[in-house]
Amino acid sequence: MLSAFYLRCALSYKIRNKNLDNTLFYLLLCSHQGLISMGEHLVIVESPAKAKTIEKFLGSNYTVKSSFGHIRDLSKKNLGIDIEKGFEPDYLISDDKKKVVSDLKAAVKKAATVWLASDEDREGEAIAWHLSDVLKLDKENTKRIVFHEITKVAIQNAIENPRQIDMDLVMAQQARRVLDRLVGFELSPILWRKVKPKLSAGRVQSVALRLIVEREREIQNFKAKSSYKIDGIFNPEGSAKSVKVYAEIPEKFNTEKDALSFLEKSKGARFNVASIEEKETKRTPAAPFTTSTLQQEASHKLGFSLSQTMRAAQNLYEAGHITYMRTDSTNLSKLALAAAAKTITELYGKNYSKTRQYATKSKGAQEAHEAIRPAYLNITEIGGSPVEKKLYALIWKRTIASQMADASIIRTLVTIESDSVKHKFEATADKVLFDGFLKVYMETKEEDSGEKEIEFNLPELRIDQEMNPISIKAAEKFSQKPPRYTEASLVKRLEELGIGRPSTYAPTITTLGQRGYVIKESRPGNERSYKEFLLEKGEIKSSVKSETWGVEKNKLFPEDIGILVTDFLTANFTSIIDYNFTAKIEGDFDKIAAGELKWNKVIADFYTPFHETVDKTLATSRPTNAVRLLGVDPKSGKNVYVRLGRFGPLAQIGEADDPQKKYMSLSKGQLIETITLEGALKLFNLPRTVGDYNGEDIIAAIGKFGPYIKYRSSFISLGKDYDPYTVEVADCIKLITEHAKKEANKKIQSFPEEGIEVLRGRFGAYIKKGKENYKIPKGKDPETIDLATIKEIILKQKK
DNA sequence: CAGTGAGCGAGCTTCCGCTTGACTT
Repeated sequence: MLSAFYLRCALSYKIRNKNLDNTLFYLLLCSHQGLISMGEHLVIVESPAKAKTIEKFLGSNYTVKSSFGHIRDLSKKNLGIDIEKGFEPDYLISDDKKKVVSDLKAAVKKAATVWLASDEDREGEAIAWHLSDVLKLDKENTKRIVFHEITKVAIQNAIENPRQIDMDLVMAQQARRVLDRLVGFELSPILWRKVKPKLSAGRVQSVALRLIVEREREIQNFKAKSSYKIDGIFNPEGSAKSVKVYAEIPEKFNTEKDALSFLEKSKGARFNVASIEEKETKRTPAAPFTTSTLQQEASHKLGFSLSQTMRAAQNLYEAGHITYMRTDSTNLSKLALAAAAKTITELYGKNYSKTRQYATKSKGAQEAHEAIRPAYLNITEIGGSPVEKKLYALIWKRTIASQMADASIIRTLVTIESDSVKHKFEATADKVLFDGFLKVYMETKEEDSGEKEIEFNLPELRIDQEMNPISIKAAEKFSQKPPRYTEASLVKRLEELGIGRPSTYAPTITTLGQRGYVIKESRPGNERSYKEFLLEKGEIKSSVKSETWGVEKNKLFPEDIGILVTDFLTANFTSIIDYNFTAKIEGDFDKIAAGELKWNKVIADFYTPFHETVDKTLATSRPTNAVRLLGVDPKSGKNVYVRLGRFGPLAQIGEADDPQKKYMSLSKGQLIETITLEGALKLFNLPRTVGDYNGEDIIAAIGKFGPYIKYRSSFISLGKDYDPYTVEVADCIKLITEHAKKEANKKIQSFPEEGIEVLRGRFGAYIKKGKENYKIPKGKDPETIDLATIKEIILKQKK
């Protein structure tokens, strides 16, 4: 009866569908004939969203479950590794995975065959092995399958080509896991003892930190060089007066003297067109998104943080709008390529379509997934939050553009010269012959590259045509300091070094922040003056102008503790935080995967010298740079130090055993390494009595939340417009009256004898008694609510 | 909301990579 049902199902499948269900038909026939025992098929994948999709492709006798990533990890007690027994790992099922495992166990009981369909990479292979170990699967009824894309054809291919678990690959993962544990759990405790508790170090995070610290030092040591840039505006002879040609001299002039002498010689000089050159250039679209390029572009184009991008991408993935968001592959499935060609042809015409595959260039890529792309390329926009909509649009454009034709651009280069001067002016104009992919998407260039994307028009010009100079300007320019890392540019650098994985880029940078190693913030720039010389109507006028430079927006700045930890690790564990450490050890992991090396031999070769250094460091070293003597305080004659205290960096006047010694916290942005004596002494000018108002003192200081003034019992933030060191009484009084007005506005009702107030807050009206806040239930009017009701509400909400 | 910087010395902190919710305000 039952077998007849199976056969009927199989036949109807065969009729309805040609491809995948051949397999199902075969499988069902097998079960009908008793070749495999009667029962369900269980497929285990890593992600529940993936499970849901796959289930749709498979018949009803397939159950698809998810392992939610790894189900086991090394025990957290001690090392979780028995070093004596050849680094034997002690694996444990973590508490949050116990339910997953028991669910899977129950599903296994009901299944005749288990298909382990975790990702086709080192971690995926290990997940498959842990599953088979924990679920006690037997070889006969267990099959390892992989697919790179979630399509019927790919799944069909996978099912037709099952294999066994690749134990060499599993051992390569085990080596990776054990190495990271050894490094992390031996280095971190050294930091607890030598620097501060709860700090951390690891193969990935410590290198990421080092990049930020070294960049900061490059910036601090950078000396801006000044040079002169010369631009000219010309009017072609015979054209209307309004026609202007903007040209520049590509070479820089190193000194003011050189620039001025050029302008002098240009006085009354005759300029003419020396050459006109046209060159056709092609531009090719960028590859489809990987995790790292998505993070970079979402940051450049949309201003999203890493976590914002990843959260939105996760939502899009779970809603079925995009493919998997943690990938290092730029590969697109055949299905996607065809869909892209169709969509592009429909939207823009056939000549805009060009099917391409991109080779993944990043170091250490494992390519278990497709590139990040829309699940359905014909869907140009989706519903959802504004962030999700924007991110989807970005992914759609990037994917579509990657399958579009090259853009063809004609660049015209005109040189303008004079017998009187040596240097030639150049004017350029870009004309787009065929926009191709540019119709949809242009990749954002590295920051501050200065390349202008404006299309300049040049008037018709001919060789030897005279060009009358309207004005020639020499402006002082300064060389640019190296840029501080943004989250996105740090990810880019880590990926280039082959350090970290798509799933860890964002969390690693979060960790650096949590440890107090780095801070992401914006800082205002500084003013600087520059000289400008303008030759106009035969006269050179000089002027001094002012510009803002060094504005930093959402950049990663190292903190003192991060600098200290980096210096400590570089001094004692050079090889671990070497930029090439990961790349080198990955080579060994590859050999383990290829069966050429034994995993615990690789670990032993690393561990023996490493552990020796750990012991030596524990016994001898002191953290470097812990205290800096800045000089002598002229007022007291005592020494001024800066150092790390219990709560952060501080300045100290007087020796440690001086009972009169004084402390002040360093301000935001000040580093122990770079603070000056003046900067440190200035800190002690606060708190400062600005003056009095109605007979009471106004005090200015810097607190937990920045600069503020205190008047009576109110604290008023000074914000960006006032400096606590220099703010004057008049400004303070203005702030105090504004503050009082705001406070009065907030008050709806007041019962002073009870200490109760009804206030207007950010989220609407609320009740305040002492320091506690209470919600006003719906339906009660805050304007008229009476004391008895309020007391009731307070009593109720206290519980 | 608006500091702190001493000393008992218990018991804890920490890694990287896979994956999602479960929490509070």
